Amino acid sequence: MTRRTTPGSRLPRAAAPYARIKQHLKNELSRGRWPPGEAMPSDAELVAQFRVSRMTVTRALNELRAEGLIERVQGVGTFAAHLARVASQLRIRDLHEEILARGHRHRARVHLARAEAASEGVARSLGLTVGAQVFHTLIVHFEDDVALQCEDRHVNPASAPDYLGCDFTRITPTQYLLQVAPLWEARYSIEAALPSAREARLLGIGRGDPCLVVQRRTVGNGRPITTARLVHPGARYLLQGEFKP
Amino acid sequence: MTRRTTPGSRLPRAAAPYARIKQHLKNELSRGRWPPGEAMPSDAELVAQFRVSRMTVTRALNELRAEGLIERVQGVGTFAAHLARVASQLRIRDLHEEILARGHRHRARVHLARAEAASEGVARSLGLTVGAQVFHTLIVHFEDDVALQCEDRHVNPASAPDYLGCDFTRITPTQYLLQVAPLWEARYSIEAALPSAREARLLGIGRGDPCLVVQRRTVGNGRPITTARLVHPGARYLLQGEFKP
DNA sequence: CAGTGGTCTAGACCACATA
DNA sequence: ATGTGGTCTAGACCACTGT
Repeated sequence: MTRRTTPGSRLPRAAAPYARIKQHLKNELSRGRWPPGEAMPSDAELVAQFRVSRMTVTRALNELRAEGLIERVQGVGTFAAHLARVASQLRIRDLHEEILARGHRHRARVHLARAEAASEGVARSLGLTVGAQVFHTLIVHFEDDVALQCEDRHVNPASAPDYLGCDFTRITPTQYLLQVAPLWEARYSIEAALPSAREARLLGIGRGDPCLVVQRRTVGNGRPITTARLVHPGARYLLQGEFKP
Repeated sequence: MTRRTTPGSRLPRAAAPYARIKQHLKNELSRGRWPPGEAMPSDAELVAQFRVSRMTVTRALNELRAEGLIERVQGVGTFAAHLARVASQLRIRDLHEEILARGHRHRARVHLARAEAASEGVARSLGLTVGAQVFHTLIVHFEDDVALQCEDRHVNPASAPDYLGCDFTRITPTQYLLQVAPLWEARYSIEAALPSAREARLLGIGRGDPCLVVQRRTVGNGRPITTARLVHPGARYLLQGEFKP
């Protein structure tokens, strides 16, 4: 019931109790107290230590867990996470957004946009039968007239029946598909490879120039939506990201 | 006060109310109700609709926000997120863990481990003065005798004074540094490039073979810890990850 | 001002693990 | 039986935004 906030004073507002608990545990963890896997204070102990209700402790601990710093097991306790096993998170920005963020102009050139019969590989990754209809686009994306990405994409017609009706010089396939199917899961793989002859030609690079190749498969509501092969000239494109525990 | 859980029966336990609210909103979002930026139901409306207390609604909404699906603004309301602007999250696993997970053996060959005077570039990224002492290791990592990564690393002595005392055939630099400084932030960049002559030799590949090059800079407690250049043969290495909203 | 989200409390019942 | 975390309630006060 007690309220600890400063009264009429103009002091900087005190940090929220849940945030203080969280920061305290973060500090102790960063100092190496509680090696990975070791038991940390229980909810009850933190309630007593910080003179706070249990919901407040729970919130701090749940957020730490969401950040991967601790593990909680019902009936057992709270433990420091095995950080080496914590995967880093790399943030990948949409190419269109990235170009705009740099204050440049994004242009797209559509080299192909048609319905085709699904090959075996495409059918498998989109959950279709071989020979079924599939939409296929091949688009090169430019940043101020510099080719940055060659996007070879196949789309499941069941997920986006009007896909081919879009003007892809005005809206990117990614943007359109996000409208049609707002939520999805994606699986990525990223590798370095040499471009195919056609990709080299479309990107205006040599066949020996290394490229960053991103393969992405997207599933929404349990239904495969699209697969894409995104080829970027290595000398022009950089994936960037950060990891914050 | 009312408890809705099934009594003595052995029915599958009902989903937690906060989880039901969360799932309901997720479903509606995925169906395209509330286009990006549009106002969603307020806390009070959800309280009335689901007959739960406000804490329960708050939890569901806070988790959706943490997942990047909604935005909440104090004094204004709750809104559907602009998904196109939501960056994808790519999970990067530690190489050592990845090799073990595949059931293979990890071997490391140390080609260099010594203290050096910091060059200008190294000094800048580690926050040192040019010519100051810096630790430098060059290690090649193998998965069952196949070279997978060439790790060229510089370490700030202030963050890990005993770094050079490690046996890097038994513990990876990453593992050791995680022990010494358990929490950190990292900035990545990933690009495709050709290996240097030395890297090609150490990895046993040709100079024309494209490589995935990861640059990583790590900072802990506000102090730079280490920078690393990780070179992977493109034909042997694949970064994989997934994104789940 | 009314309406919104941000946070907290002092309980409570539950499922689960261990002994 | 005890102790752990998981979840929920019915309030409450606060800060902020817009009218």
